Amino acid sequence: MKELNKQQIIWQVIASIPKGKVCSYGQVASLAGLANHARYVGSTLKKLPSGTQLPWHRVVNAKGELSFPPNSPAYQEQKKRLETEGICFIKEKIALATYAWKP
DNA sequence: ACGTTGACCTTCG
DNA sequence: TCGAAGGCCAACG
Repeated sequence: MKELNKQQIIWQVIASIPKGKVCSYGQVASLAGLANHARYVGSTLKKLPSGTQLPWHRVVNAKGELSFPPNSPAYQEQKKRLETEGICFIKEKIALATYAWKP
């Protein structure tokens, strides 16, 4: 098939994340072929369509926390979704064992 | 076509 | 151990 766009690749990588697991932007970027382009991953996800079914909530920063401010509705919503997925939250942060280093 | 921004990561102090 | 600064690429205005 033709070369997928950067966004498409990122979508595939995020979609490859197993349920109950999360992945950091750097890891997603690496799997997407963008080794040091974690920023681009976030920017791309932000521009995602509202109807996207991508588990973008499984993508977190290297600090093991969500990239949104704690007072942001998206933060609470994402956290709630992760809990539903079975993610273990520790002090507003995600357990290291919850990271899916493998697609 | 250029400049600025960005849901970040890594390293130095 | 914690805090701050720099740097990578791509897309938007």
